[in-house]
Amino acid sequence: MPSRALPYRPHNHDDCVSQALTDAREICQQKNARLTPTRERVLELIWQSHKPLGAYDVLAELTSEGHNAAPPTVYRALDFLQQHGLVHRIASLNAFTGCAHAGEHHTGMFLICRACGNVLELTDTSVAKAIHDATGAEAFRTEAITLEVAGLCPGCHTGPHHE
Amino acid sequence: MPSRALPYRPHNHDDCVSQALTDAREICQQKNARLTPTRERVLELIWQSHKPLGAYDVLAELTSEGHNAAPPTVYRALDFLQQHGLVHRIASLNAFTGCAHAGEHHTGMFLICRACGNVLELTDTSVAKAIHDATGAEAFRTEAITLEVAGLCPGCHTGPHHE
DNA sequence: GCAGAATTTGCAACATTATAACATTTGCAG
DNA sequence: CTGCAAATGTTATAATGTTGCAAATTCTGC
Repeated sequence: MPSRALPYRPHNHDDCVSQALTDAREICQQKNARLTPTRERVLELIWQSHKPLGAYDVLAELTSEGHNAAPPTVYRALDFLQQHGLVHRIASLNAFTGCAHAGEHHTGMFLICRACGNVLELTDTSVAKAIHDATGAEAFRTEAITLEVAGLCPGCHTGPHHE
Repeated sequence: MPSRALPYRPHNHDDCVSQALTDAREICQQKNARLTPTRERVLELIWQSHKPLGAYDVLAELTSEGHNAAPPTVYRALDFLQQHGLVHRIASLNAFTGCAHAGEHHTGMFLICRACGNVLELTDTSVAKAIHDATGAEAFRTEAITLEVAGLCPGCHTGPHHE
């Protein structure tokens, strides 16, 4: 498993970001999608933080870099990145996070630490199966699943809180 | 199962609303919580719609009834109702819906139809177990679960619009 | 290469959702 | 009745997200 899927553990984050960008370029090329400079920069900014970034956080960063950006700039880039499975929106936070399993078909499950703000994306087939069984029993046709768990990550409920 | 948990099936909605209000009064009395007129009216408005209502939808209704209401009026009532398990917030819709299992300890799972807008709240122990197993395996201490499934309800994927 | 089509971006205005801060009123215990 | 805590009223503002249109860029067929 790539180290970038494990924010609770130490890792070289620069490598993890550049790997995510490399993957994204490849995915977009395969799909004939245009990963333009703005889109790529937004993806990079989101990856540089393990904590989900709000659209206006991204906007502020772009602006401070001299990019002539307005809200639609950011929301359009985020829409593109979401459509291509490169970022996820965390509904309970109104924020965005890099997809740890870009290119794979998966149901993301997000563990959100209320103390440190870090988010871990998991894929769990038995959770996915249980959900599909439950929705299927209601004859509901599932299209998208939002599954976000708030709580305390291992680093924050043992010992002193970090960051 | 009480009929008010089954919006897809026909039922007497007035009865279902008044039952919800009766339950709410009892729950609040037991907890020594004050279900004031405004709070009760907000709860009733939310129950009268099977589709989740936005805070400003509630506000508009209160205003049209001559209630001198502002956004905090509604948000405070909604906070109270949420804290006492009488309504749920649907994060993916920024809207609120009556809790179909008020008073019971449960993990709500919401099936949201993108065609008709109705929402069905389910409780499924195997889903809950799978989620707790998955978070436990990461040593994550779960406090709250947001589980919202978007798709098509039985009434909307059979009949007229076949795909 | 080039013209036209399609996509992407810039930009201004606006819409929606939610909160802050502080004054006032109400309910209730002593 | 009095004083405190809870609830509400009121104004303003913050945070998040969208619409619409024009300009620029990129792609495509020729």
